[in-house]
Amino acid sequence: MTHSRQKPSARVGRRPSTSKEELASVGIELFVEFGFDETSIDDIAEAAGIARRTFFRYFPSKNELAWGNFDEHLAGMRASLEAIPEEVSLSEALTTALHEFNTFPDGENERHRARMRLILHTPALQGYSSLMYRGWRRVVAEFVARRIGAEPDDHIPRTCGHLLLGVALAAYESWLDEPDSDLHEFLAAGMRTLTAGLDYSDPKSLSALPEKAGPR
Amino acid sequence: MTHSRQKPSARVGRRPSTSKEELASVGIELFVEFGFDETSIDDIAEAAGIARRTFFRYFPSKNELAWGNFDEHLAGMRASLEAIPEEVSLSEALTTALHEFNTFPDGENERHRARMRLILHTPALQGYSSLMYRGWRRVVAEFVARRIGAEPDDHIPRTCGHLLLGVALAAYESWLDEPDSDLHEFLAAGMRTLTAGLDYSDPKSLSALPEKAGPR
DNA sequence: ACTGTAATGGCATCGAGTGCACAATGTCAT
DNA sequence: ATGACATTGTGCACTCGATGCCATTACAGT
Repeated sequence: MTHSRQKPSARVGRRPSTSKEELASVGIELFVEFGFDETSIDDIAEAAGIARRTFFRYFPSKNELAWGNFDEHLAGMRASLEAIPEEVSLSEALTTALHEFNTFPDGENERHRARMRLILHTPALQGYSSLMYRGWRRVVAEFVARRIGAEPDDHIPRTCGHLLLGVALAAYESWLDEPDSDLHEFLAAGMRTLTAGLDYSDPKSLSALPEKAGPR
Repeated sequence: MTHSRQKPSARVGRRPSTSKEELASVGIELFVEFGFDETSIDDIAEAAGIARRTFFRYFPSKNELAWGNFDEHLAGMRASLEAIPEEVSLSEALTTALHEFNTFPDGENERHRARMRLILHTPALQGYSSLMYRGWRRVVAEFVARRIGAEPDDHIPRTCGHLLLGVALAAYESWLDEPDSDLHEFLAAGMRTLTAGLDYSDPKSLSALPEKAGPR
């Protein structure tokens, strides 16, 4: 009894009949094909071969399906920000993190697009998304707070979180609007508009700048 | 038949037993006292003296109660923006409109605060709010588009909409956090952060400016 | 009183979500 | 293998938001 438990044997008890990833994959496929509202949880459960009740053991709500492992991805951005050296200016650091956060493996590009289109074009999901955005802004605010010696709840860090989120969301909207566009170009353009301080003499100079023409 | 109908007599048929405003007032009171989730539609209907089914003839959803006549208010901002002369710079114009939009009669201050606290602190309402924000951003984007000779769906106007919304939301959050604070000071501070382009050598210079130190 | 109209209100139904009890499936020690 | 224990799946009943359908009520003008 008091002996050392060498092997807690990570596998004890009945095995899960599916996984979050698998279930999310099935669900999103249905959403994309038939629409979010038109797809009931019964439909998803049936397609995944589980019972309706079991669905809720994997996801607390139908909404959460679309966001997948956002939390892990967000942790990645936190780490990414922490790794940026002090010498890099605030806006450069945020720009870099923004690009990194929105970089995905090549193969997932179309998949990512479909999921974002779903999220940003479905009212019910738009709503739910604001909860995700909150966490995202918090990460930005914490970084800015460390940089300028303030608290994450202070007004300037909080504002920076909102501003950066604004750049990201605007970029995603434009990206989804134009079929063959590049998300990162819109992100870069948005950051230029932001760092230019909203006011500029010749607006065209902003959008027509060659890539990576940000402040230096 | 073909005679002129001098008096279509605006009052034909049964009279409404209440009004949207009255119903919203009753509902918000309950939300504030007991919480949004804890207040069922039956509760609201009973308190307002109408049937559950009738509630949905006034508001399409429980969420919509909290936002009241946002659409009318938004129309006010559109008009406000259109009235700004061409000479005023873009950032000044937006700053002015932002302040005007968030100015309410003195008596309604506490009421406004309670409603915004409800909206911004209730997950279900946060979600629903994103639909309102969308319309708000659109108004900003349309104005910016006219100013710089672009379409409202173009990336720069769209980004400006998101950025200005970011300033507004951050200000509201800070305002609700600090009991005796002034919303307009946070709005002004946010606009300074935005027009400063996120990057500044001495961050304190931004938050420590005397009140109403915005561009004039 | 009669008629048309606009609003209320009851009823059935759907779908999301939750709490609870219990069954099914796995590991481990004996 | 057998029983103890852990973990996951599943059925059932229930709440609540929302919707469609239809009857009922209240009011104005003839």
